[in-house]
Amino acid sequence: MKQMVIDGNSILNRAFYGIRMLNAPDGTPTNAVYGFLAILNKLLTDEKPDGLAVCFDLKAPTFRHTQYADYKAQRKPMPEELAVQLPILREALDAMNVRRFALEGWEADDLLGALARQCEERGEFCVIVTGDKDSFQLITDAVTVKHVKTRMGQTETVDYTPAVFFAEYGFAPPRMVDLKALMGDSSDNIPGIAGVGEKTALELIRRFGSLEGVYANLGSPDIRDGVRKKLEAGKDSAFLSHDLATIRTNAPIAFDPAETALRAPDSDRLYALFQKLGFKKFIETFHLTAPVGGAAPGVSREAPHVVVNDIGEAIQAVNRAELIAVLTVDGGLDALELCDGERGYAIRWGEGTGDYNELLRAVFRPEVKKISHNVKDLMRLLQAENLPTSGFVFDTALAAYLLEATDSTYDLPRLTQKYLGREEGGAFAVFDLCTEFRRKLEENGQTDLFRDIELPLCQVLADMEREGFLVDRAALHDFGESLQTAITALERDIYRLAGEEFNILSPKQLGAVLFEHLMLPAGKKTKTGWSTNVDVLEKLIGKHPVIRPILDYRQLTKLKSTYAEGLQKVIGPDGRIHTSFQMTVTATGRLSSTEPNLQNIPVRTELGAQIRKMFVAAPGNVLVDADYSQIELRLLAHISGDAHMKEAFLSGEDIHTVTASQVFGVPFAEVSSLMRRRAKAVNFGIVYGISAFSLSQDIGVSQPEAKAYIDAYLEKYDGVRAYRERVIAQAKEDGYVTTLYGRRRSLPELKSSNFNLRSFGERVALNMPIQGTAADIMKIAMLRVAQRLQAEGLEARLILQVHDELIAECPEAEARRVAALLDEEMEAAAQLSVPLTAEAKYGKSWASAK
DNA sequence: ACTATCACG
DNA sequence: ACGTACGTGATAGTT
Repeated sequence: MKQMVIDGNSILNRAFYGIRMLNAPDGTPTNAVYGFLAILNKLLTDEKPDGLAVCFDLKAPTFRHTQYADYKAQRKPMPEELAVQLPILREALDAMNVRRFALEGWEADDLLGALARQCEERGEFCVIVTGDKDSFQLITDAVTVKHVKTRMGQTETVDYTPAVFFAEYGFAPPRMVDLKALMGDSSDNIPGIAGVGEKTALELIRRFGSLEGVYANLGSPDIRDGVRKKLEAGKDSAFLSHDLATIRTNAPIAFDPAETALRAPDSDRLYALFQKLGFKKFIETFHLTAPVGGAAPGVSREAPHVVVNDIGEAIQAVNRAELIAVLTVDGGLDALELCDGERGYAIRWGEGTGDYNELLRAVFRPEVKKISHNVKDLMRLLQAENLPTSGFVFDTALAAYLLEATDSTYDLPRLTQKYLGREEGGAFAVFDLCTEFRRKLEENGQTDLFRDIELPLCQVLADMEREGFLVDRAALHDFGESLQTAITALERDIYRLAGEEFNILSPKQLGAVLFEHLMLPAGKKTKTGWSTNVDVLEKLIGKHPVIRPILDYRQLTKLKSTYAEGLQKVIGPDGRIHTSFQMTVTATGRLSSTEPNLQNIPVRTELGAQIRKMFVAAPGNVLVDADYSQIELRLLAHISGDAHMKEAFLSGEDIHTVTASQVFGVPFAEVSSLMRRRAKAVNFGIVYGISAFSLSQDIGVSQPEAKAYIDAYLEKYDGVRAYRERVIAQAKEDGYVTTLYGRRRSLPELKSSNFNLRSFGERVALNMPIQGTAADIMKIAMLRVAQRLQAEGLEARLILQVHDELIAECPEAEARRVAALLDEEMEAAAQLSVPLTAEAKYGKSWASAK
C-alpha cells in the first residue's frame, strides 16, 4: 500500500507563484487552486497511490515550540489574492472526497511527519509531496519526498529516497536538521549561525556527521579559525535552531487508511464548484456532468474539521455542554477527541499532564451526558483507570447496528460517509450521527430496544469481561501433554495403515491418500477437491481401518491447538480468561465472543467436555450456571400461536417426545429413543427453515422419508405452517423481519432472482425472529440479574453468557440464593403464551455446574 | 486472504 | 430444476 500526503500550503504557494493570474467569472483569483489541482491530477496519474491526504497550516499563528512563540513574528503575510483561494481549495478537496488535516498548534510539516510515521509503522509506503526542503528530514526507506518545483510554468518533481538524498547532500536525511541548525532558514525564521551559509554548513555536517559532532570537534584543524569563532559565538542559536527545525511527528491525529483511501468525487458538488470557478478543462478531465434532478441530499452543516487543543478551553466546554461526544484516539485514553456540537477538541496526554487528568475527571463525571462509539470498550478503558463509567446516553456503533444488523463493519468513517455523506470520522461525526440515529431509531420503533436493552447492556458486559473466568492453567497444560501423547500414537498408526507419511491435517493430502492411493469411494466435493469432513469420513468407517484413527486425530488436534494451547495463551496475569463480547456482529442480535471465544468450549463429547472441568470457581466460590429450556421452540409456539405446540409446552411434557408422538402417530408412552431423536431433528430443522434433503442428511434416512416427517409435522402443527407463510410474505413486503422487541434484519435476498439466495432469505425470515427474540430475552435477563445482584448486595458476579446459558460466580454461601435469583429473573424476563423456564445448578467447575 | 474443518448454541 | 438448515470464531493449510 502506498499513501500520498501533500503539503497543502506549500504546493498551493508554488502554484500561486508559478502560474499566471487566472480569475473566475466573478473575478475571484483562481490560479493557485488551478495549479494545485493540475499538480494533484498529475501526481495521481503518475503515482497511483492507494490513499491521499492533504495537510494544511492554520491561518492562526502557529508555533512549533511555544517557548519561542515569537519566532515567526516577522513572517510576511500571505497576499490577499492567495488567501482567498485557501477556502476554495478546501471546498474542492472536500468535493473530491480527499481527506484534509489541519490542527491548531501544529504546522503542516508536523502533520506530514505524523502521517508518514504512522504510515511507516503500519508497514506502508508514504510519498510526501512538498515544495519545501524541511520535510527531507523525514525520508526513510518507507518514506520518500517528492519535491515539486515550478519552472517556466512547468512543474517538475524530484523523488528523494535515502540514496538520492545522500548523493546530493553527503549525509543521511535525519541530519537535515543539523544542517538547518547551522545555516538557518529565513523562510521559517530559523536563525542558524550568523555568517554560516549553506556551503560551510554542508561541509561541517559532512565532515563531522551532526551538530553535536561539530561542537565536539571545535578544536579540529579542519575548522578554519573564522568559522570556529562564529560557531562559538552562535552555539546557543544553533541548538535553538536545531529544535526549531525538528519536525514533531506526534501530532494528535489518527491516520486511518480507510479514511484516506481514494474515493470517487462527489460529482455534483465538484461540477458546481468547477462551473463557478470556470474550470472547464477540469470538468472534462474529471468526466463531470451537470447534476440530474434536484439538489444533492446531505446535511446542512459543513463538515467541521478545525479542532482546538487547548485543555483549559476543552474543560470549560465539557462543563458547559449539554452533551459531549467522546472518542479515544489510538485505542487508549492517552488522547481524546471531544465535541460539544459546536467545536472539537483534540487533546493528548503530554506536556500538561496535570491538566489532562483534570480533563479526564471532568469528562467522565457521571452527571456529564456523553455519547461515544463502542461505549462498552470505552468503559473497559475507564474501569482500568478507576474512572466512572456512567453517564453514557448514546452509542453510534450500537445504533448503526440496530438500524442495519448485517453491515460488515460499523467503523466511524464508513458510517459518516453512509449517513452524513461526509468524509470524516472524528467526534464531530459522532455528534452528528447521534442526532441522525436518534431520529431513525424512533422512526423504526427501536428507541426502547436501544435505550432499555442495548445501551445498558454495555455496562453489564464490560463488568463481565473485566471479571473473567478462572481456569486451571496446570490442568490445561497437562491435558495438552496427554493429548500430544495420544496424537503421536495416532499419527504412527495412520502412517502405518495408510502405507505412507503425509500431513493428516491437509485436506488436499488426506484426499489424495484416501481417494487416490487407497481408492476409497469419494463422497462430496468441495470447490477445491474432495471433501474430507467428518460426515464423509464417518461413512468410510468399516471400509478401511485408517479412517477411525484419522477422525480421532482430527478431534485430538483440535482440542489441543484450539483449546488446550489456545486457552493457555490468553490466561491473564490474574489467572483468568477475559473474553471480549461483540455487540455488533451477529445478524440476529446474539452476542459473539472473541479472543478467546468462550461460547464454543467443548461439551458434546466426553473428551472435549474435560475442558469444562478446567473452568473453575475461585477458592471458596462456586459457579452458578442457569440455562433456558427450549427457548427457541417455546418462542416458535408463542410467535406462531400454534395451538398444538402451545398445548405441548403447557402440558410440561418433553417437547421432542410429544413431537415424536404426533409426527409418528404413536401414543406418547410408546415413543422410542430413535423416534425422539428424529423428532428432535425435525424440531430444530423447523426453526432453521427445513428442507427434506438436509433433514435426511442429518438423521440418516431417505429423502422421501424425511419429507414425510416434515409433512406430518406441518399438518399437525398447522399454525407453524401458517406462520411460516405469513412471515415470509410480510418480509417480502417490508424488506425486513423483526423480533418481538423491534430488532430488525434486512432481507434483500427475498427479491433475488437466484433460487438459492431467495430460499436462503425465506429460511432467514423464519429463523431470525425466533433466534433474535431469544437473544433479546436473554439480554433483558442479564440486565435484570445484574440489577438484582447489585440491589441485594450480593458478591455474585456474572461472568459468561452462552446464548441460552448464563454463568455467575459467587461465594459458596450465596450459591442457593444466586441460583434462585438467576432462575427467577431469567424466567421473568418475558411473558409468553407458554411457560418460559430456566434451570440453575451450581458446582466448583463449569462441568459440574451444568 | 481464502478455504476447509470443527467447536458451540 | 435448482443445492441443501440458523447463528458464530479459531486454527491450520493453501494460494
